Amino acid sequence: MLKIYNTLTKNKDAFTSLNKDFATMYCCGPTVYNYAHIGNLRTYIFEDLLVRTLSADMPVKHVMNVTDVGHLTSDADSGEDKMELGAAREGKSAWDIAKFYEGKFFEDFDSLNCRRPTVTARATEHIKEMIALVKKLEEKGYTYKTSDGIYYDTSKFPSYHNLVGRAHIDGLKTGARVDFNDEKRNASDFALWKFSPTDKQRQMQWDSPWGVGFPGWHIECSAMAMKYLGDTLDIHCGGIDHVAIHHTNEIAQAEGATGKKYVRYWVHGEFLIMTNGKMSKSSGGFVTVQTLKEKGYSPLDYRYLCLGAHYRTQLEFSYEALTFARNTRLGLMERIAALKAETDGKIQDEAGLNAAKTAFKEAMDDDLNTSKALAVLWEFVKSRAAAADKLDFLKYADGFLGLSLLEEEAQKPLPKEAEELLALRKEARAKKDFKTSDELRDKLSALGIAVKDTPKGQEWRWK
RNA sequence: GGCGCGAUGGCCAAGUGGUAAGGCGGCAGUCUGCAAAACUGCUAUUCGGGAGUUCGAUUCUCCCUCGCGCCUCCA
Repeated sequence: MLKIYNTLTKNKDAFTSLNKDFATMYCCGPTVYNYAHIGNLRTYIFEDLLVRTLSADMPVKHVMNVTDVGHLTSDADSGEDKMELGAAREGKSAWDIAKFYEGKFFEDFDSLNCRRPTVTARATEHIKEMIALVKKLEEKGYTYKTSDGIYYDTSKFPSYHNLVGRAHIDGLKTGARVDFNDEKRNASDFALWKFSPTDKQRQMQWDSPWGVGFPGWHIECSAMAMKYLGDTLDIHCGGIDHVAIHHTNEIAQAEGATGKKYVRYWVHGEFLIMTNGKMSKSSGGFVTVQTLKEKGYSPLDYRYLCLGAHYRTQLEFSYEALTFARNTRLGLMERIAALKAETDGKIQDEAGLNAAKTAFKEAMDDDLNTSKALAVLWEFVKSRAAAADKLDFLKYADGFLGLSLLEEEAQKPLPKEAEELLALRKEARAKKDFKTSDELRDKLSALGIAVKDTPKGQEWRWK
């Protein structure tokens, strides 16, 4: 059974589900106003690992949101909205922007072998639920109105500091880097509903009991998570940056409204960092899956790279490290091809095989220790176990890792030129004309084709 | 200014109160006409620096240095 680090208890907790026969999990999804960068994607990879590991024990109802409502670039100003900004930038409507980047996001998501959530929930399709939740909070006296919106009074929610710590919340008052909206009663108060500016027409806005406007960012997750998963969820995931603000506010909203515990296990993934700091949309210079592909890497090379590190430690990205990941993954694929060629399909040592599977699962169950799991994998792959046993093990392991190890990679077709060179080389070797043979090998190498000679004859592959 | 996280070999990276998994890379050997692949062996007496606790610390405590994150949308 899974043990998972819970930000709420600051402990690796044994996982149990609230419902008898399935687990519930909500993951904060993308804001679709631009391409996702590989740092964003690291979080989805870690969440996918969690889904896969949990799924080995029980079905998982997995919900992810898509934030397609634009939110303000800052709490402090009444200003611009990222979605509308993106629209202006590209000369499209905010709705088109959201649709376009949502499609792009899922392309990346799929290419990294992340399993699609059971439910994908768009914020714009759940405005009604959000309004209902704000209304409930209003009835219970958690809200107040300012000139620009309806706010949550965090002083009315005594356990507001639970997730992040009281010292942090208290610290908000003393050392802020931004000016606070002086209509706010507490530094930590946040908007539940924002009024549309009077001087400007927004593309995305809705009617509400408080006037035309749009929902606050935090309300969408609480509303949608509870709609699909009930008042209390087992797991809620997200990036580490969400702990202090977004998730803290989600708890205040949900628990304020229902009076019940909102989330039993809070699970957060650490950042991918560049040598000069985190990768982020706003600070520019971000790397996308497309960038990786253009440089000749497979998205799965990146997935392997992420697997090498624990999800709760920062991972420093470099192309050097990505190249190592690629070499390792390709090396593993090559071994698998060789195993497939020699297997007779019969399992030789059931006990040994099961022991390896158990060791692998134990590593995954230990707070998703992928690095350790990979060590178990390599140990078994390099052991003297039979080919059929190894393949069976790899199939099992790949169910967790999601590297498509057992699938054949689509080979680029061999150009005619190379085909001819290979035929010539075969001829030369038959005549033991090694000088010509070696020259042809060099020529093929220049075309990106590696040739090796085996007892069965020459074999080639793309380098 | 407040809060928090981290520092392990050339690189990536696990881990534990009793003396360091795994991968990549490198070196040597076997194999090969030569290579490649595979296989075998080697590759951190040491875990940022200093002090303390302990029979014993890389693992616990304290201080320092450096890196990173959050406090503003952000994975």
